[in-house]
Amino acid sequence: MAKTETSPDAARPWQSYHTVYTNAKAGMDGVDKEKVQRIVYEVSKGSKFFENEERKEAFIRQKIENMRSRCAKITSADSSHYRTHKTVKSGLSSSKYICETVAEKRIVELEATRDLSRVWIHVDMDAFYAAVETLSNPLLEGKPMAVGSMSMISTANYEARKFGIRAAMPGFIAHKLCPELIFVRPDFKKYTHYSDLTRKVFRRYDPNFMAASLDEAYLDVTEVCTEKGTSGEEVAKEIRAGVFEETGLTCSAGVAPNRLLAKVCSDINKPNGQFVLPNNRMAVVTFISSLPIRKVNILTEKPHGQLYLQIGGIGKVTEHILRDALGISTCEEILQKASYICALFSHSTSGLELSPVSAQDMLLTDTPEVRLRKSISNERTFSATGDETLLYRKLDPFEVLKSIQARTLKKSTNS
Amino acid sequence: MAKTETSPDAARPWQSYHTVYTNAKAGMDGVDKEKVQRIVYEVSKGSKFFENEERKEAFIRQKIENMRSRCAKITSADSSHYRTHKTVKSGLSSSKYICETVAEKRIVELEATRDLSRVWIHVDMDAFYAAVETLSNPLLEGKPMAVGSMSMISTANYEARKFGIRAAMPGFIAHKLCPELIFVRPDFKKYTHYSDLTRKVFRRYDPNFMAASLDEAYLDVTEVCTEKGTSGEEVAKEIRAGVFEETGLTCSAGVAPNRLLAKVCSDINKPNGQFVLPNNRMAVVTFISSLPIRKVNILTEKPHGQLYLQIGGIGKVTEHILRDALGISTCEEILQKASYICALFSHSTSGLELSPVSAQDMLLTDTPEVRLRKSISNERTFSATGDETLLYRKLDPFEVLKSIQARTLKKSTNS
DNA sequence: CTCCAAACG
DNA sequence: TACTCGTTTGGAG
DNA sequence: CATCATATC
DNA sequence: TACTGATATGATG
Ligand SMILES: Nc1ncnc2c1ncn2[C@H]1C[C@H](O)[C@@H](COP(=O)(O)OP(=O)(O)OP(=O)(O)O)O1
Ligand SMILES: Nc1ncnc2c1ncn2[C@H]1C[C@H](O)[C@@H](COP(=O)(O)OP(=O)(O)OP(=O)(O)O)O1
Ligand SMILES: [Mg+2]
Ligand SMILES: [Mg+2]
Ligand SMILES: [Mg+2]
Ligand SMILES: [Mg+2]
Repeated sequence: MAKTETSPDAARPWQSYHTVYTNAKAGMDGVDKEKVQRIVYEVSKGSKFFENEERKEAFIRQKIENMRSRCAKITSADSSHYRTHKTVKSGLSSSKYICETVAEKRIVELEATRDLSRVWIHVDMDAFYAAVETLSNPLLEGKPMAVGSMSMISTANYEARKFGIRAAMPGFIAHKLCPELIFVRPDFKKYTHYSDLTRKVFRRYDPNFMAASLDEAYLDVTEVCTEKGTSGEEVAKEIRAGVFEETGLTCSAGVAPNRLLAKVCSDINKPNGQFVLPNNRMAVVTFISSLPIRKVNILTEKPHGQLYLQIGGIGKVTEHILRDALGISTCEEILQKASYICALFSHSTSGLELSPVSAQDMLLTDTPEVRLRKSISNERTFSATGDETLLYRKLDPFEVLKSIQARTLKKSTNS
Repeated sequence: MAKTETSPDAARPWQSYHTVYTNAKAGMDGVDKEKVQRIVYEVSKGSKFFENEERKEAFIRQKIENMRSRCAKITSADSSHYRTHKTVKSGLSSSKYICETVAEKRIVELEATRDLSRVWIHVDMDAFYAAVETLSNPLLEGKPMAVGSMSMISTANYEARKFGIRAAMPGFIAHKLCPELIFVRPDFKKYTHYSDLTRKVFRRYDPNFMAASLDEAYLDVTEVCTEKGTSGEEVAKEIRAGVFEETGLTCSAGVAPNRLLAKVCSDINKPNGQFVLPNNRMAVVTFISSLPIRKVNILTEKPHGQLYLQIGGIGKVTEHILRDALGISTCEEILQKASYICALFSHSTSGLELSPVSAQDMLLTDTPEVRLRKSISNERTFSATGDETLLYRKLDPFEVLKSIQARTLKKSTNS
């Protein structure tokens, strides 16, 4: 008892065990996070998975430490520059000074060229797989339910989310959090069917809409607004009504002057809601300032595929690093400390895809240029094995080909 | 089969599993290191200990990566300085430039003040515990033998070392390496007894000799040499003969102008040998140049204890870091790249105890100032437990006191 | 080129 | 008892 | 101040 | 089946 007072960290070890699925999603605001984390920790502790997470975590902490020290060096070097940089002619500026000017200049430039003239809508279905399953089995309505198995769940309905249950959480942990939780096996045929129905609606408003997954799409409704003389808000309402009429499913929408912001907005009033970010500079800048960096993710274009790829966001690891190494949590801070980010993260000069640096650009411009994919792949997972001969058999090119063909075949017969 | 050609690293995983006890000691030159490492790996793989070692190793690799990148930065910043530093007045020099001048200056200064006038001898018993045990049981002679248990061995005789067996190696692994290996339980009473006998000999040559452990001591025989008109080499021979006469045990000796070098030298012709490093600058500088950094370790003085403490060396981890981050393996390189070391390792400015920076100083001067201990402690280990109440009972101050008293009592009754 | 980590839904 | 799968990008060796 | 990593024998 | 124990210092939070 006395011990718990003197060492609270050691007494509550679950506070430092973070996973993708302990992070809050829409519909998880009222959740007792501490309790969820404790149960997740207790169920996970000691497992292979857990050990591996700890190993990775240790690695990241080391990375953060080094960043902090490099950062401190930059800061201390800084003061001398303030005193002397007026007399500097060339070659003597440190990386920090160079980055500061470059970063400031780019921010000013980008903010100047920000395009506020377009109206983008991002539509995202609510608890998609779960909602579809509820349609086909109305008995599930109102009860906490997850799509997946005891090993892994793909999504959970909003009743389940009240317990802290969400996509990417192992089913047996979800079961611990809510013993009444109902499990439904996934059925992709249904999901593609309903996805197709939603897209029919989207096509009415933007024939060139960009589908980013089965359950979400980006629509440029600028022309629709001007032609019909309506607002983005009205169009969003229409679309959502149309989707509901076609499918019986609810969705949420975000309206904003670019895709990145529209995506963020669609999450704000989930489920069955929408949020409009006015297209004036003041509103946009204010909105971005308080935006948690974790919300940011980028749509990269992929003109020859059916789907557009959503990556380039700031996930669990990068959020952790930015927070603990630079004290950055919001997008305002990411812009303020632009010089540090520029100094510490490799901009790569060429490909600014998956880095906080690119996030800066995107926040400001949501660059509309078409970004062609740089690689293409097709892979299959097989269950883990220590049996070497079995392994080589699995890796045999012919076997690989067969399993890929098997999938293609399955898809074509399913649809 | 085809796989092993394309990925040799994955096929020989034992090559990357390093421990203190896979490192060579005296008497392990002809050992098939690859084979030993393979067996150690195979026996260890999958154990808790092994997993933990891998976790630590990952951490260190991250540290090295960051060092390399910081190092690269320093190097690139460097070129501009070469071009401009002539015109620099103040405040603009980067850390690398400052370190370079400081480091160079210090090396020159220290090398100038190097004291070559003294004659130090370091004496270290051969396979000490094992040799004592062989004295009391001559049947052991000539057979591979280790002092310790199936869990851990404290030392092994030179017959056993041919199999790769050494101190700090778990007994069950040693058994795998050499099934005929004989195990003898340690008996400290015997070791302190024989240690006392050796010290009686040491005292004849230097009444102020410094004992660094039961089996080794540093002697300043400068006066003895001048008074008797003999060389350090002769005195070392006398001492070794005296020790053998008193105890029946062999020892090895190193003769050099300072303690650090004498300690290195005593290891060179083990067992039952000695090595003399002449006290002229040329010989010393040449010797240091090719000296592997791992051999370096420092004697810190502790005037109020019975024993002097030997720490401050470059061990497994620091060796790894210096090698992989800076390409440093020998003491020559450590002096050449002094500026990098100065830039990357915290000199701490005040306490230059356990760092490569201090190693530099020591290589040059073996600073003779008395370094007072900064702390004192007395600890007891108890067996691991998950039982919390038992844990608190063990940690109870009164229990701790009792167990410490128990040890003191045991010591006094033993001697 | 290979292997691995990060990110997305 | 159980901790996904497929796709893409970039970094390190 | 507490914990951990490093090093020595 | 088994991977030490006593000591000191420095880094980190
Ligand atoms: N980590 C995941 N692994 C596998 N499938 C996933 C994962 N995350 C989401 N999915 C699937 C199931 C989801 O119903 C569908 C759409 O994802 P997403 O829009 O993020 O959540 P959702 O539609 O279930 O809930 P909501 O959008 O209301 O938060 O994609
Ligand atoms: N890692 C260890 N753990 C416990 N005791 C040790 C360890 N290393 C050494 N000892 C004990 C046993 C040794 O006989 C004694 C002296 O150590 P040391 O001089 O390094 O080796 P040694 O005397 O056995 O062989 P050498 O001939 O190499 O000197 O200290
Ligand atoms: Mg959704
Ligand atoms: Mg979605
Ligand atoms: Mg010895
Ligand atoms: Mg010794």
